[in-house]
Amino acid sequence: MSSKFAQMSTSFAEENYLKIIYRLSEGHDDDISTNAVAELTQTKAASVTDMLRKLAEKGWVHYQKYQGVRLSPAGEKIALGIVRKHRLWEVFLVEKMGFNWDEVHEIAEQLEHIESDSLIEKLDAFLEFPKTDPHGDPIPTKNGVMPELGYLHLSDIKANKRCVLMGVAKDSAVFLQLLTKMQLSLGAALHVEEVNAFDRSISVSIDNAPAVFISHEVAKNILVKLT
Amino acid sequence: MSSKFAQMSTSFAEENYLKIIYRLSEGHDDDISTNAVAELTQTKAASVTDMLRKLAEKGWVHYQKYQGVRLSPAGEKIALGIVRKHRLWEVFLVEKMGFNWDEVHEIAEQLEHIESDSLIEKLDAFLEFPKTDPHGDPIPTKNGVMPELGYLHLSDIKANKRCVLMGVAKDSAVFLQLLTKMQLSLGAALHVEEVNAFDRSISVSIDNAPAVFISHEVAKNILVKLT
DNA sequence: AATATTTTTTAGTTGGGTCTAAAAAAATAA
DNA sequence: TTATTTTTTTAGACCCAACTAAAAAATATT
Repeated sequence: MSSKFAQMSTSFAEENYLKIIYRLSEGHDDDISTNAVAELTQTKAASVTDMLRKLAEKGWVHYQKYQGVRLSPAGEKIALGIVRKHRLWEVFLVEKMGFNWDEVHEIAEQLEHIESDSLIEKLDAFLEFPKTDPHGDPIPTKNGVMPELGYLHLSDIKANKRCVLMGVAKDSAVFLQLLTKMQLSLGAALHVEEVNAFDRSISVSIDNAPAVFISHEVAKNILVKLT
Repeated sequence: MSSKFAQMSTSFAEENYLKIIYRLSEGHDDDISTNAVAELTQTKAASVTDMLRKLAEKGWVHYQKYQGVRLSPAGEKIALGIVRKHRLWEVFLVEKMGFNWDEVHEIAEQLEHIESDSLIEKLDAFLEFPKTDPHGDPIPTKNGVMPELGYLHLSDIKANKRCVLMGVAKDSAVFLQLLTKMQLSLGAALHVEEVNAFDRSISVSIDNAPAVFISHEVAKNILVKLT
């Protein structure tokens, strides 16, 4: 019954797990714990164990019990496809529909599961092949390659350096709304005037305005490029 | 636990049933049979019985066993919301993404379940408040009113009358592709030159070209307005 | 090294939405 | 009006994806 060319299809739930395992794997190559996955999927660890076994059977993850999980090449390809769709839809929502950057995540979580290759390629063209989403995150190519942008965390910038805000490392609505309130948006020119040893907060001038304080917690989640 | 203001949410499957019951109810007020629903939902009659009981419990349909089903006002409101989303997304797919009218149905079947009121209102504005979808079907208003367009079936037009093609009563891809092949698209000027008694086919001149034959089966599914 | 704690897995349920097979009701034909 | 056929419903089962409670493994502590 099963053919070499069988086109295995992915359920909504499976796609979510693969996407979350991908997110948790970015930037290192340790295996991911069951609990970590449970937290992001908003499910219980027991449910995760079940699903990991199923994903492993389908060849999308490597999973040994008690040892954690990581994506197989096939699983990573699926995950990158979901992330590509998610980010392209976010661009659409902001650029064409007029949403703010803090409003698009939930809607894109739904749109990322729409299944149509031709739609996503046409959408890409319609948006003029954006390289990044509204939060500065790179959009994987249709061949499943995630561009590496190599940005730095604002929290790692030394005093007296200048940089440009290129992205955020977190897209919760409250965080983004705070940035907006502080005049921190993509492309903003930042000048780190001082790093305060006491609480690791920094004094930053935004677009040449008088410097304001930015907490370490916020700075950690802001991505910049030195200028 | 349950509040007067509880916002009951609809599953994918429930939305499909409500939409299909709506489709089957258009134009008359007889109750719909279990089998009719089963055919369109691509499920078995037994599954339909189950679901109708559930929909009735939630107050979205009136259902007495063995007596058929019809939408309640609440159910009709939900159904019209789905149809509205389906048709707006179809306009988007054709007008903005460059799909042909025979390619959009399946994708819109997925997009119609995306849940975001603000998205659909923004989409409506982005598309400049279209009145009809790419097949000429009216788009329900956001208040849940289905505009009545009052078109005639081409099969009912008398010889020697002129009319304009305003819509189609069927959106299967093969049917739409045939129309395209015959140069029959929305807005085409039609002149019914003859009605052939033998097979009820008609001879029609399209945009002043020499007349061609159109079968009764095709003519039945073409909607026109006399000029 | 032995014990306590945390993490993960197993076992057994549940709910949603489907199915098949068989029974019951309604519609049709004799 | 009775018998036959068709339609619909019931009963019992399955799969998916979640859950809780309890057991087992891994990790941390004394």
